[in-house]
Amino acid sequence: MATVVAFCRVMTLQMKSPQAALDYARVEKAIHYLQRNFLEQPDLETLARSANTSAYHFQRLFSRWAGISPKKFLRYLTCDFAQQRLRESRSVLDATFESGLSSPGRLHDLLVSIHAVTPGEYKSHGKGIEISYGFHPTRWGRCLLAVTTRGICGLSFDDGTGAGLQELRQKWRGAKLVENPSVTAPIAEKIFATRRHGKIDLLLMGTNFQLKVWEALLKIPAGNVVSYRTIGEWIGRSTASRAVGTAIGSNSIAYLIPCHRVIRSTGMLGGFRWGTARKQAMLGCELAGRS
DNA sequence: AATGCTTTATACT
DNA sequence: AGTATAAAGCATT
Repeated sequence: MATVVAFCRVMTLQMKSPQAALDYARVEKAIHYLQRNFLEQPDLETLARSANTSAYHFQRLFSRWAGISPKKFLRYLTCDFAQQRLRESRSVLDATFESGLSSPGRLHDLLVSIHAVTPGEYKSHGKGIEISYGFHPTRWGRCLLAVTTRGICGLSFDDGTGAGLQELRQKWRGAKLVENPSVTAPIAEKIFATRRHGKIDLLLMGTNFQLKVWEALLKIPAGNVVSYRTIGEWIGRSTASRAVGTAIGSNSIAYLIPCHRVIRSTGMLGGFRWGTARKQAMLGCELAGRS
């Protein structure tokens, strides 16, 4: 019991710590290297070199960031393991949510509730809406957070390239955007720094189909994965898996709308708007968290 | 008409 | 059996 408490405290500190954010860039490097060379099953030494550190330091760095060793972490990302988890998740989630998804009462249980822009706002790309945005460090790298009085309307990771802001401007080209980190900082803190973040509102702009898909994503608890096809089944479009893929790809609220929990039915992880390495990183951590 | 964070079906090692 | 290639399928731009 005491160890559990201690562990939770460590986790909280770890997520809050700016160190985790700094660590990510190097962890990502190693993951990239792994994607290119997984055939050779690189050992710790090789992996460490790819992140420009010694084996000893890399082990420490990685464990500090992920909470488990690199070796263990990688086990969660194999095809076999992912396929197995895919099956497990489906058997649990189908039973729990399949009927609930069509019932309107279902949303109340969620921490995250979604609101859609009005048809007029959709047409005008957000005319009359004021958006505050800011950049903040997280354990997945720097994020761009965009909020309105009606909820969060954007959350992305752009590794400092500026692509995120460009996309935000494009998507909400009718809205008024103001950089205001003092508004977004406490919200970013709330999202990433604590385990349970209470109620969070999202303001979404998308087609009916996209809205349905994004809503379905909210039903996947952390530590679970489902296939693109399964999402299609949930929204009554079992054969539209590819369209589901593109819809998920246009989700502009990373992490909170957990599009990283959708993978290919083969157990391959599939694509990710913010980089496949980041998808692996998020999944690895979540899958490690409950098993 | 082309394009994608897919999935199956089929044809080959 | 496992892997490469084709074809099917579907919302969006």
